Amino acid sequence: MGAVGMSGSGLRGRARIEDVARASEVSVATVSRALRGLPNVAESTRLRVMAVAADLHYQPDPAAARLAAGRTRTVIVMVPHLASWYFSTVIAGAEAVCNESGYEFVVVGVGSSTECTRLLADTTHLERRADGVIIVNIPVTDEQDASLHERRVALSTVGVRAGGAPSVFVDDNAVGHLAATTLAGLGHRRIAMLSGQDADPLNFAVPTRRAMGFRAGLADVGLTLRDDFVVGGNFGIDGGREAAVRLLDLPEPPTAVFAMSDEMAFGALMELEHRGLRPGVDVSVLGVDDHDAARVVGLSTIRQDVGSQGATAARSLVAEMSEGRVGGPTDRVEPIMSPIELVLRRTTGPVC
Amino acid sequence: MGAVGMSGSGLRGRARIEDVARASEVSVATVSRALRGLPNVAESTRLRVMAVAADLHYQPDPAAARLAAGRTRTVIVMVPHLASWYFSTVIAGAEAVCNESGYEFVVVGVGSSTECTRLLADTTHLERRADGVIIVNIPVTDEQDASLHERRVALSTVGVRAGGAPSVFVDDNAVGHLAATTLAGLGHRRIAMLSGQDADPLNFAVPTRRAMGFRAGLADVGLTLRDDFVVGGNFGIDGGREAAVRLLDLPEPPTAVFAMSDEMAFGALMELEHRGLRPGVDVSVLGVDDHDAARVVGLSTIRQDVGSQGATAARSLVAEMSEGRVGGPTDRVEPIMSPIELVLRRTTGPVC
DNA sequence: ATGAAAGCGCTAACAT
DNA sequence: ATGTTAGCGCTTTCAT
Repeated sequence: MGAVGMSGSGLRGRARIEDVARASEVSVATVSRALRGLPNVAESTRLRVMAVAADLHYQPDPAAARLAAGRTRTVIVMVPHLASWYFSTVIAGAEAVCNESGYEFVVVGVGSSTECTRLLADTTHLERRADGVIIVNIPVTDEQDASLHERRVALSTVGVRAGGAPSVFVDDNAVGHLAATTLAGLGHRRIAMLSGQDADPLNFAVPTRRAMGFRAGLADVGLTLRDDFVVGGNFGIDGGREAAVRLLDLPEPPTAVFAMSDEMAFGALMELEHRGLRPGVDVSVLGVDDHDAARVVGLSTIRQDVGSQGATAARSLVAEMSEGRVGGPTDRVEPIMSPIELVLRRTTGPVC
Repeated sequence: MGAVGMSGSGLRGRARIEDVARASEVSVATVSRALRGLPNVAESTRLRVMAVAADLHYQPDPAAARLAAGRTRTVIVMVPHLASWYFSTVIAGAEAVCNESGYEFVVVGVGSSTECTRLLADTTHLERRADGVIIVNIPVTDEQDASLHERRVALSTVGVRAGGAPSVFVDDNAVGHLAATTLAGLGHRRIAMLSGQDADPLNFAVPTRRAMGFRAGLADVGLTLRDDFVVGGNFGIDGGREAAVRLLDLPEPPTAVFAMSDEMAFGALMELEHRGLRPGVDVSVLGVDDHDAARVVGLSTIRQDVGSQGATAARSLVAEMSEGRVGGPTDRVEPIMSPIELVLRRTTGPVC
């Protein structure tokens, strides 16, 4: 293999496409085509080129390829709270698909959904940085969707819908409804809700829909949600615990609590423990997610498959990008509904 | 502001450096210098250029900048199990620092540490892809370190040491020692160890060091670790539970268990619960990490600040990269020891 | 302090 | 099926 002037392993200065071309006695264009699997390359040529490339440890320079092709083969995922179970699980699912499909996977953590909105406001940031963006649980306006579209960067969302972009989410209304009927079915009448509605005004869609479903579910069995049984907080453990404090301090506290996330439910469980109340007997607690730790504490929950939501979103995005129909006509893609499943463990029980 | 031929917001086709140059009546070189804060630019010029750039929504094309400058302003972090608490927390810490320092943060999930080793074996992959790499809890050989160095990509590790590269980790030996003395101090004599030593032959350093410290700690109080009190498994919940099963099936089971991660401890807790055994009274359990959920179940643990380890690793890497001393003389950087702290909650108690 | 011009390494027309 | 060539948009000597 005529590795011209470059000795096997200890080479200083990487091989460029031109080196491969010279060594395989074809033009750089042919090398480029051969290596990328494009048509119009004789199979014998392709084989030879590939062999030489491997021999030379040739790796195309991504920056050069991007500049020339105008595409980055990069997807950006934007999330707040990178360290939380929910987001890291989404990311894990998406990352696997992206890397497998040959896309660089860059994550940018936005401090708040407000910051995210600001980032999305001026899509010039994204224009030449990524071929696609995955937005997790942050509302995207139609203008932002359109702006992204115009700049030819694909969009895929999880947890929320955005314009005509592909999206995957659970039926939050059904989640709330299921929670209500489950708890009521256990005989509970004083049922409260730990809403994930916190100070961040932008993270409102999911809690709102779950609350609607919850109210509707209660109504279906002739119950109404008392105002003092609705307490908000952030989606985390502390938010859940603080909310639980307020609930349990009520003169007539609830006998069952629906927490909008397992982490909030964990917080509630801590407060029960703190007060010597037994989950599932004194107070029932039902969460949402099926967090890794849910089974540890025996938390009853409404499971959603967060990892596969991330994977699905990534797959939609890859499809969008590779079909080259990003700047094209806006054909709305059908949103994908991810299933939910009731998992009863021991934090729920009949009213005593 | 003479925004030549481009109207404020709805512009089709982004502004290039040349547009900025024309509009601010200087050369592209000056624009480049001005925008990057380089010296030898009159302050008045810089201001004018910056104003024009903002007006035009100019964003330099990263691919072009990379190609021209030969640096990517990108760091890659390699981790297995992206979704686990430990890794996602490290990543969160590192991401914040990287983005703040203007580095693209790309994560590649390697299926196993074996796969990671393979990736690191041929560093040509990385050469023009990233200015630096963060490796989390995966051993890096000196050759790999050298090879990276030669290809001018900086390295920073967390959880393990690698050659002369910056690294941050906890004193695993001390962790094991502290676990042993803590449990023994509670009066326990039959103390077992749930090791994170699983099938993956590469993830051996951490468990091994913790085990050494543990043995030493036991020895300090005149105890020895029985062979049947050492059980392995993966670092997760299931690994912990399976290991606990084996332990509790022993004719003379331990009264205290040191789990090498909180997740393993969770698994052990599940098994105790399953058998009607009370943590902290029938069997004491001590973990490592201070996982978010640890306080929920009252798990006693040896806390480490994983998030700041990620941040620290990233900061070291940024320093390494920006001081331009990547391909230079190999001056070994002092490793940074991250502190640990004993957190006693209710899964540990005196022997009964 | 500023400008002119030569690349960086690749892709994509457009030949042939 | 393969080759030629003109960029992609920036950074960076080297002049001035």
